[in-house]
Amino acid sequence: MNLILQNIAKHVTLTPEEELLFISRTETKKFKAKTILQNAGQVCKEGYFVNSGLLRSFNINDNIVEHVLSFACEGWWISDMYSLLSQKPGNLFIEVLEDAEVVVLSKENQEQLYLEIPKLERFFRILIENSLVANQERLMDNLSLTAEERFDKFCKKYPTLIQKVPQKQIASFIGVTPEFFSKMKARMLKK
Amino acid sequence: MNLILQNIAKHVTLTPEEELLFISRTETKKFKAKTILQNAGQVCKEGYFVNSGLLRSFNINDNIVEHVLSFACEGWWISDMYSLLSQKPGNLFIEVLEDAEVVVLSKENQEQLYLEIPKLERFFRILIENSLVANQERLMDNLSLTAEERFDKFCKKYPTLIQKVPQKQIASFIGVTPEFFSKMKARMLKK
DNA sequence: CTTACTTCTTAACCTACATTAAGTGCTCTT
DNA sequence: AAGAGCACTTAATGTAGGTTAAGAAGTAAG
Repeated sequence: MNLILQNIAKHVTLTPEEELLFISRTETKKFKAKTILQNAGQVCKEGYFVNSGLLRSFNINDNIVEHVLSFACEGWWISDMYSLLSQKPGNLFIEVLEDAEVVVLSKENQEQLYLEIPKLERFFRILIENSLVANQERLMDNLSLTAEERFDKFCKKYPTLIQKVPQKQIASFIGVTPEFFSKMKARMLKK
Repeated sequence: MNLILQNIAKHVTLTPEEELLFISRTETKKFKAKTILQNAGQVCKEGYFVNSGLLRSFNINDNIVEHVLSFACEGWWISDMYSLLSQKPGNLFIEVLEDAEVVVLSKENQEQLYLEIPKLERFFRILIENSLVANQERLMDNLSLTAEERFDKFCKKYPTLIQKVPQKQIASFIGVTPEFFSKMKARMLKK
């Protein structure tokens, strides 16, 4: 029923009281598609856990080109980690792509929870470890694979996203222009 | 005196007994340049904290092209995170570039220490958070900056490494061939 | 001193991908 | 139903960076 508690339970065991405390320190909100939850240039005050819908984080280069850092659908966390941790202005946007319900965890409440439920240190450590590993792999893939190979990997890794995400944003995620992506896709279909 | 304890003290406060316990669960070793501490295809059993010297992690693509994932000099940690966490065979090599003294922390001892000194969960969480943020930035840089811009950033970020690391490995780190790097450097000098 | 190995350079040529631009077909508004 | 966006396509042309190959210069070992 409660996705975020299930999520936590995969890595640490909370007592019912701790679960209640955790929930009490979060806030569940609904957002319409196209809502911007975080703007570049602002200090990020909260992280989001996605109950349903779809979000993405991206930056904008030279006020022109968007680059998608991550997507987040059901069961994923998303935030501007740099800004959230440093409390300096970030350069990421976080946008709702599909009407979403998200659990909002403020920086303050997160710090508070670390003190109240030290086990959560472990939970978030593991979460971030996995995130780091995925990031490192993506980095190496960008250095060593062709666009086509990266797209193949993307399809295998996030099969559900392919239906949902506009193609130009998949292009941006794997690091090519929408025009080249379109051409590449056509080429791949011929095989 | 003890670099690794100083390092920990930046983020969490250990009692003298805890410090001793921590040290007792690590092992300090010296390695000659060119030593391989971790081989691709093997399960990674330990992480390394560098007291002195220089290491790098890299993978090899199609048995030909090396790609440097990270360098580690004094005060840095290095390991094959994917393999260390999953205990599956990794695809990274870890190599000593300059004679080094490193603190070895085995996976087992690390898990043990999490139980004995829960504060270390926090320490490693923060460590990995910072690592993730740096990785995300590098990923976005690879998507949006030119090789020249990436090299500029590298110089600013790791000024000490430029003296120490063979140029072909800087090239690999920023994601270009040594030949192109050489050409680019010559071009940059003319300006 | 010589051989062998490695790093770095230079230069000609090649290609994956970017840029620009035009056109098609949606869907949403009004 | 008309127009305005927006996502996607196609195609011509441009370029950052790769590949291949050869040589120079440094270094390590015998």
